[in-house]
Amino acid sequence: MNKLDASEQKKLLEEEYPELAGEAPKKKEEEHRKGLPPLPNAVEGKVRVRFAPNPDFVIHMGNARPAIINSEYAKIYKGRMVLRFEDTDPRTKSPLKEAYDLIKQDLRWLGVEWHEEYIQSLRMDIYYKIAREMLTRGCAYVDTCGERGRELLRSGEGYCETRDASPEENLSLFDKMLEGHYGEGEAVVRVKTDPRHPNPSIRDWVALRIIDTERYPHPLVGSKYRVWPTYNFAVSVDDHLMGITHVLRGKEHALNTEKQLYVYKCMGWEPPVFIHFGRLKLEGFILSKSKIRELLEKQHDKFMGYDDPRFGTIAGLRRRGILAEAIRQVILEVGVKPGDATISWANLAAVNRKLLDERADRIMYVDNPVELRLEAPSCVEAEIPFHPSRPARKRKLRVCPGDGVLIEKNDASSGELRLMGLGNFRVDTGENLLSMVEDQSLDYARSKRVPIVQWVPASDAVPVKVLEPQGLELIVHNGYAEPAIRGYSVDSKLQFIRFGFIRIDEPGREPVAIYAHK
RNA sequence: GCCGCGGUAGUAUAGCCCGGCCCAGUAUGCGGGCCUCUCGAGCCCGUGACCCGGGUUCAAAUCCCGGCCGCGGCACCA
Repeated sequence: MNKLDASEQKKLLEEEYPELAGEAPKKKEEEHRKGLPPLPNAVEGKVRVRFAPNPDFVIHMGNARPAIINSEYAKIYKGRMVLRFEDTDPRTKSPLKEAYDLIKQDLRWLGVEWHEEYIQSLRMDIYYKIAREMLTRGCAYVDTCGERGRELLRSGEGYCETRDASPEENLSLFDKMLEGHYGEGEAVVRVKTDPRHPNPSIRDWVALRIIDTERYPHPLVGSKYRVWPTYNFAVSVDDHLMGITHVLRGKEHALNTEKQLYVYKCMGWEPPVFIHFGRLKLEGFILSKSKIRELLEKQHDKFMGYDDPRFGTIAGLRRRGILAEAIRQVILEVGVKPGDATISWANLAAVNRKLLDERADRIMYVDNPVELRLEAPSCVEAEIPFHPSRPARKRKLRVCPGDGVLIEKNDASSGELRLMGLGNFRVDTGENLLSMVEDQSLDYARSKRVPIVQWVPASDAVPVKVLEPQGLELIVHNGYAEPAIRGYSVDSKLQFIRFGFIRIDEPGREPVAIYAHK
């Protein structure tokens, strides 16, 4: 079978399997498969989902999963998507002022659309109000026992006495909290759960605590507030108030769901549908925010910033030349499974390559150059299209007798080769000469299986620095490209023929490119 | 340690709820061929998996039990 040529193969296929060879195969079925599974309890037009990042850093591939999945479901069900910044810890997870905008940029770039936007640190009065309501209803209390209250619950031996005090007393304790009578750790609002719950973290979990914002000012609201809601409290309140119908988040939140249900129960709210999916890794990339921050701090000169192409941040992948569409595609393929998934770089690159292939112009770049002198009776000219499927757009390259031509050192073994678009030549490595072969035709090269290689006229070769991420290292290539390279602006994606796809990181006289993949 | 959730080819995913149409589909990777002025793309062929052990059943990737492995959680972090 393999020995047959394409038309023979096709013919055979048509004879043997007529139903497979048809022009319109089962495309529809496959597209159906790529979609996300239906959401339980979802009504078209009524679905409300959310993406709720902590603005303490830019988002990465792991965060892209909930962002893309949620927005995709909003699209499927013609629902609404809420973007909510969860920035209620100015102390240990201090928000980064720039991150709010950077995250929005990344989301827009990813094609994530949202219809409403909230910032938790700007909604403090709402949390206070609900806290009061819960205190009034007697399903929360102000623990003023400090370390002792915490210890009592941890050991399961009891709880702070205020748990049994009246709502009125607790309400006034809460006022004292707000008024600044207590320091950090001296008073917290706890949600009454079960003081002997098998999981100690669920026992009367903390809904609001005091943070000394004189010492740890919040980047948005400074020292205006001292009493801050915890994640679980703020999330429950917001998910309800924002009318969220489906919560899709990582499985690290499974236990939080259990905690949050106590708020719903106390307030008589109907809880949304919760769906937890596994963690996402990107093979060979660091995703951890804290690790990236650490690297940026400790090895400042080694990395280019949060968007370094060696990082798995969205910005880093973008800078690497990965298209948003490719990221969407692999994430949608992973879907909402509870299990963890490791996206292989080969897979992401393959998807990206396919998308890039139709748009990226082909440019000749010689990575490891050796200069040969052209021996020819007269000048020769090549006309090469920028893209094989758009032959009309092309540039001319001309070399004359005595001119230097750069080719890959590896290609410069003695023998014949074809300089792409130019003609067939014989290499003399001793004299560093390129002499013309009598037959200049492409057919000659084909029939003799002469390698077809890229080349650059030495006289106007443009030095190009190509940075190739490899793990945490960056390999620097110093090669030369044809002059057409100067015509591309930042962010252009090109294919360097026989080298790989690259993205222009810095245009100019001596451009800098970043290697994406083969 | 305790609690929860998972385990389909190298990777990812379909099938598992409602057992048979699954000697397990798809994508990518890998090997080969055809085609193409690229080592890219396209087309074709091939390669390769139901964690292990029991049980239920005429029939199990699918249901039950046990084990092993992996991940997550056990904060006044989100």
